Amino acid sequence: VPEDFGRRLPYMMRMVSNALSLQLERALRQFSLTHAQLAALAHLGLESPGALSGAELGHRAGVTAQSMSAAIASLLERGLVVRAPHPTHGRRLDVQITASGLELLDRAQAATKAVEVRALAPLSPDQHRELRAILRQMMIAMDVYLPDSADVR
Amino acid sequence: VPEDFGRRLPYMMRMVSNALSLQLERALRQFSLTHAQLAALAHLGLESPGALSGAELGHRAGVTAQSMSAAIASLLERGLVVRAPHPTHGRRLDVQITASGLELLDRAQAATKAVEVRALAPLSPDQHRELRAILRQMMIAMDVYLPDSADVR
DNA sequence: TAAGATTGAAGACTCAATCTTC
DNA sequence: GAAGATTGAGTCTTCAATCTTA
Repeated sequence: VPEDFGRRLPYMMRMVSNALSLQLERALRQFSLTHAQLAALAHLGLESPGALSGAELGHRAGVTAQSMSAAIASLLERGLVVRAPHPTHGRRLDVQITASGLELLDRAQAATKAVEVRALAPLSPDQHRELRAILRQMMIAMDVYLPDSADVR
Repeated sequence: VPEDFGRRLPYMMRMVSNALSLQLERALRQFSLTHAQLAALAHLGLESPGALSGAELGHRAGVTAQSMSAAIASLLERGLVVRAPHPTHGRRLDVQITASGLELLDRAQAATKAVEVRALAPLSPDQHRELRAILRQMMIAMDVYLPDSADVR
């Protein structure tokens, strides 16, 4: 008899994350934003008026540089970000969020916040904290981007 | 200043789940299995020698019935499952795992188990339990399939 | 009417490969 | 050689719509 699949953590994590992602995606649809695009805008918003490279944005959004390249192309077309050659590095392109990008980011964050609040409602404040701590540990172990984790990039 | 995106739970959950899914996907590639296909085999394995409908398999795998329909077609071609009309319902098709399906399932589970163990290594036994309890609560709240949750289907 | 299975269209993602710059 | 940006191919997925059966 095979092991009980439905109780394994990767399966449970996937089911929850998928369901949540789907809800967020539907909320984001009114703004024509994908997850990767929202993540890019959000990280650029925190950096504003600074800039980030496409590779770094991909890393922070958890997608490949190729995916992020396509995402940025769409943001550029809509004037939500602008791009300029890096002052010293030749091939590198600095991406920066615009005023209208910041404005859209604000509205999109509000829409996703509503989904988040609803999804986390069944958890106690202690569970919130515990879940955050666990995910944080896993992010570090998996070498995934984490804000202020002594990021020296 | 926009809220800190990188510390919001949906983002953290997505980053971890994505990274984990990608690792699992790579481990599954040697068996030519997708997540949905493995989930289908696993749930059918637990039900064996019983059968499940495509719709039910989709629900349990967390994908749409359309996605599961394509996944099943591939499993059928490879002889990992068989299908027969439901005894009483006319349109319904019962899917059942074969001996070679069970054999492949066993090997695939072993491969994914290694990934799982590595990913969860940084967590303490208490954290394992806590994470499982939290995900379980969220699955119930999000109306996602959960084994032995008084499932009357 | 409702539920299950399926087909077609569109989108986002990874992988592989290429080009450019240091 | 290494890093960043990009293009092309292939795959999995959702959404929308259709067909069938109770």
